Amino acid sequence: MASIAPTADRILDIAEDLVQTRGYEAFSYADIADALSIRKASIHYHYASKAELTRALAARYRAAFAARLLQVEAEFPDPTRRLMRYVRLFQDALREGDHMCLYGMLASDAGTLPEAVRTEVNGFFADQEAWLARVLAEGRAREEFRFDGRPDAAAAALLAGLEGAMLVARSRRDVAHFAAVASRLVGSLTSGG
Amino acid sequence: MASIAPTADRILDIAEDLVQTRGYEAFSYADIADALSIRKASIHYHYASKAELTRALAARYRAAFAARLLQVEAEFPDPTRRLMRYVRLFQDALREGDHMCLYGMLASDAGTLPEAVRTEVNGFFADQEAWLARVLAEGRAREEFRFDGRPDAAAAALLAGLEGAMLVARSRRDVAHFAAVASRLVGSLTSGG
DNA sequence: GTCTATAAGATGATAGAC
DNA sequence: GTCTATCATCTTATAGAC
Repeated sequence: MASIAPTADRILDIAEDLVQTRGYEAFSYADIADALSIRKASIHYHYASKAELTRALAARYRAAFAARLLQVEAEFPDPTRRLMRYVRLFQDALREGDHMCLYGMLASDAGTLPEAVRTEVNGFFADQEAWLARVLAEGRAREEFRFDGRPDAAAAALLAGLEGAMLVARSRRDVAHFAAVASRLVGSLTSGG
Repeated sequence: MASIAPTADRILDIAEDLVQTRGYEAFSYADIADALSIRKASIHYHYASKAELTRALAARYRAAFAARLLQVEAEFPDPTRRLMRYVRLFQDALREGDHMCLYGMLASDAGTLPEAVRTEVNGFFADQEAWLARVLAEGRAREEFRFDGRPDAAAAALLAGLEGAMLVARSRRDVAHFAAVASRLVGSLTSGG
C-alpha cells in the first residue's frame, strides 16, 4: 500500500511516523532514506529542506484530520457520539502507546521549529478548539452536556486534557492510561457541572 | 548568584533552561560551554556523558520539586489553597510562556531518552499523581472538593490537563491560556461533579 | 527521478598538557 | 579542574552524472 504510493507521499509517511515517535530534532534524512531504501539526495529532490518537508507533513496531516472531522459529523448527528468518536481519533494516534499525536509532538518542539511549521501548529490547535466548541455548544443546547462558562473555554480545557493524557500515557507506554483520563474528561461533560 | 555556584551546578542550571526551551535532542555540550564561557571538555569532566548529565538534571529537579511540595503542605493546611499553590508552581515553570515544565518536555522526548532518564520521568509523574490524589481525597473528605470516582483517577486527569495546557500555551507563547485552562480544571473540582 | 560524490559544519566524546 | 587538540560520526544540503 505504501509501496505503490508516489515517493513524495511515502517520504511523508515515514516522516510522520518518525516525528510521532522521535520528534522534529531527532529524525533525519538518513532515517527516511534507510526506511525507503533510497538515497538522501532523492529526498532533497522532493523536499528541498527539512523545514519544507515538515511543513508539507504538517499541512497534509491537518487537512486529513479536518476531513476526518467532517466524516464524523456526517456519520454521527448527536454530540455525545461525535465527542466519543473524536476521542477515539486521538487514541488511535497513540498506536501501541509509543506514538504521540503529530501536533502534540510538534508543539513540544515549538522552541526549535521552523516558523512556517509553528504557524501551522497553532492553526491546528485553533481548528480543534473551534470544532470541539461547536460540538459542546450543540450538546449543551440539547441538554446532553452540562458545563459552566463558554463552550470555547470548555473546549480548550478538553483539548489540553487529551494532549496531556497522551503525553503522560506515551511516556508510560500505557494506552489504558489515556483511555481512563479521556473517559473521565468526557464523563465530566455528560454527567456533571 | 549562578556565578558563585560550583561549576557542576551551573552546568545543570544552563542545561535545565535549554531542556525546558529546546528539549533533550536540541541542546548540546557546545550550548552549555558557550553560556558558561568554558570548554566542552570541562563539561565532560563533571558529567561524562549527555545521558549522565540529563539524569543528574532530572534527579535534581525531582528532588527540588518534592521539597517544594513539602513546603506547600507546611504553609497551606487547606486542600483548596494547596491546590491553587500547586497550579502556581506549574505556571511559574512556563516563565514568559516560552518554557515547558522540565518533565513535560522530557516526556515528549521519551522516544529518544536514555533509559535511566525515562525511568526518572515516570517516577516524577507518579510522585505528582500521588501528591495530588492525597490533596483531592482530603479535600473531598472536608467537602471542599466534589468529584466522582477515585482520587487517583481525578489526580491523573488533573495532571494531564495541566501538562497539556502547558504544551498548548507554550506553543502559542500565551501564559494566559494556561491560567484559563488551569483555573477551569480547579474550578470543576471546587464547584461541581 | 535517482544516483554518486562531496561539502561545511555540528555532534558527543577522549587523550594528554598545564 | 580546565585547557588544546583531535576523533569518528552524523547532520543538512548541493553539484552534476545517468
